[in-house]
Amino acid sequence: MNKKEIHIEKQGFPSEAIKRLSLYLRNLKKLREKNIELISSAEITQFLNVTPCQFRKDLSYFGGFGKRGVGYNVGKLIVELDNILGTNKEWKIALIGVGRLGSALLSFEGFSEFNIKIASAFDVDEEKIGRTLNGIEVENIKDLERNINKRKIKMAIICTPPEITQKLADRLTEIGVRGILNFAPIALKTSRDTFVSNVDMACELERLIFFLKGVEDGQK
Amino acid sequence: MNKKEIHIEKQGFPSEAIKRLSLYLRNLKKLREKNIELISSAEITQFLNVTPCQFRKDLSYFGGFGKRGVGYNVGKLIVELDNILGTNKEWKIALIGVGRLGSALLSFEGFSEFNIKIASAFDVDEEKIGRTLNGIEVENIKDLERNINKRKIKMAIICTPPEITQKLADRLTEIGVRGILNFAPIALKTSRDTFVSNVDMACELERLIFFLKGVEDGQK
DNA sequence: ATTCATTTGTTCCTTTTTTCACAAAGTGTA
DNA sequence: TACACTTTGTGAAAAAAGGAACAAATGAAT
Repeated sequence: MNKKEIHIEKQGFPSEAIKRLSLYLRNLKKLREKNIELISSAEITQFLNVTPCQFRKDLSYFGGFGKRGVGYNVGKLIVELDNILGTNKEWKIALIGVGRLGSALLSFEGFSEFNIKIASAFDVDEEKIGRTLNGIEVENIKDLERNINKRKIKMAIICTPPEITQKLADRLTEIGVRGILNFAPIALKTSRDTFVSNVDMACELERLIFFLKGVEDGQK
Repeated sequence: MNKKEIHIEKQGFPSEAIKRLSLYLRNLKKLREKNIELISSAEITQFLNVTPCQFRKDLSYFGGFGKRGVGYNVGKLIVELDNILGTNKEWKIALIGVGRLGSALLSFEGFSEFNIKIASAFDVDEEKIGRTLNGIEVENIKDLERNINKRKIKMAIICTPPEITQKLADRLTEIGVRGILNFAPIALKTSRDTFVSNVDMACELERLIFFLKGVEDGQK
């Protein structure tokens, strides 16, 4: 999940800042549930591994949403961040590959929280095609183009075996899908205006091992 | 999955470099399967969204493994990277939370490829405790400390609801777990010598939406 | 043996990201 | 109104990461 996989001309702000905005938004919504109306940068970052300074700076890339000497109005900031991130309207997404991970994602209730709706699911496996999971019918991957076009879907989650992932990404971009969340352990090549975000558990685990190893070596 | 979540004094190399090494290693192993013995930085990076230069630089942080005018010996480089990353020996890992995602991970065959073995699985749910998934018996989370200590496990994957994640992380670090892969959408606080890697699908998806939104706004 | 073509490893430079520090702006009190 | 106290927003400095360019090393060809 990385910087360079996202092809963008010029941003004017760190690519990581967007992830942090997402983090802030989630925490602000928790605060709202607790009926907290006002929060300072120091308070909200207390539990977020982010400095108050970075919080303010991240926001400042998009505008000044706080009040000096006072802090931030929770409800107002949520509206602003929803606007910035685009999570104020529903996004339809297609899921490609209904294997173990794919099924888990299909059954995942949490997407609705941030306004994402899995609108289609596809697989090659005859066994799976036609079955309904969490209200979504698994469709034949042959119908990928037709159904995604029909439903005007612009985002996809790919969790297929790595061998077929690139081909699928090509098919998806061909028909106008512009955002792909890729779980396959492969570096996708896409056109410049398509955004790929890789969730690569293997890399994460190996990084963890690397640091663990460092600790153990240090102890020896 | 991020820089600041990993607390390290001074590294001398970009934190992202480790993830890339992991990527290189995976691709080198594919090349070895195809009986390719020699590869240049230009060739290997061709399909990786990495410049040849960055490849060489990433390696150079740890040593000079190539031969000028020639390239890199695939087999030899695999050994070196396995050594650097620590994937040359088996790592036992505990899985906490056998919900949808947890089950998917338990059934995931791919861990063995990079020498990770899920050695324990825990849950609170009486229904799940005692059941065996992919050869692993789900244990009562009350026995977390005892069993992890007994098996000398140093790494854990947490995929529980966010509310209980911090408490679990505290318990884990308390008994010497030093690496945590966290799937819960929460920013974990841990002591300085524990490495946390967050896989946060929500953040990734929201970032995707943000960029998609940018494209659509541009089209209007 | 010499020349030419390759490809690495590394220094130096550029860009990006983070951190610092403080002026500006707001609140409350007397 | 004046003053003390907060907290934001931001320009400037520092740090980190990335990229370019090239010398050094290697192999092949003549």
